[in-house]
Amino acid sequence: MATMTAAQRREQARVAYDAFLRDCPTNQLLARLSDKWVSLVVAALAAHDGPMRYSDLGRRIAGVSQKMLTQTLRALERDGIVGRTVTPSVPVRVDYELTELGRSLSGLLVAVKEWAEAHMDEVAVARDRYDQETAAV
Amino acid sequence: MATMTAAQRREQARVAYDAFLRDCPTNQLLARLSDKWVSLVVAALAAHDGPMRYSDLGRRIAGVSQKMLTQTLRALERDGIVGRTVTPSVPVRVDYELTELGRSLSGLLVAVKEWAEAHMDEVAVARDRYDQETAAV
DNA sequence: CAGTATCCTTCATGATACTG
DNA sequence: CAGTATCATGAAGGATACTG
Repeated sequence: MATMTAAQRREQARVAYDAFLRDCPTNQLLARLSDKWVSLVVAALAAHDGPMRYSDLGRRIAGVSQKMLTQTLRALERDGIVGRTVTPSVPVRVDYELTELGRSLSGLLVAVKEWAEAHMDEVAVARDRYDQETAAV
Repeated sequence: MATMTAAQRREQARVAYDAFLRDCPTNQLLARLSDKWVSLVVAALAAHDGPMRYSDLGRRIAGVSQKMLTQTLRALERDGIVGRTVTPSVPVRVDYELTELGRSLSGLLVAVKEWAEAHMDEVAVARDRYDQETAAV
């Protein structure tokens, strides 16, 4: 190893990183779940009894763009977490709802969201103290 | 305000801290928590009894760069979720551990991480089916 | 209504090098 | 050991316009 060139070390690092990704699909899944829009979409669907329409979700989740909403819903549909039902009326009607798999997840994500809501004050206090101490130095 | 009932005050607090609302501080906090590195750092600290050193964390979390590890730890320290202890020896020793607040959160994030580990197979199957159906069209 | 397509900007991340 | 500093780049995300 001591005779490795920098290029060889870089190559080995790259391969090791790729291997890590390949052998650990769980990390990719965790990265998907660790997404603000995913949390909000799943929480919105969990909070609402029955299916929600595309525009309902857009209205409920203030600040989400059409692009991100569609993108997030597609990813969640692909992962089997939400179901999508198209009613070919005029105009078209599309409903989204959590699947069985999605419901097994939603409680966990909702808990994180509610933790954020419940502990916002404590975090704000901690930030103020940190900023004070940091500025003092 | 003096005529507000406790229920009304709670309701107002709930609305004010609704994570679904844009520009709500809770929304920003949720975005912070919805971070792959945050999940992994908190999970690593939660899994390990007692404090962990910077290099321990770097080794445990494969694929994290120094920059992201430091950045994540600083943010978590600022938010009062992890504590940082410097021992001015030579060489310097720095230990990180979850605070009380951090422990109240860690269980939730660990649950999400374990959900990802437990349901990876189902998600993989769902993806295959989705890709099949999509390609068929 | 429920998207798609495109452009464009900023921001997050990684690689690299340096330090008390 | 535990960082900090700097740079480069790709990708995330928003704005806008269009469509079946």
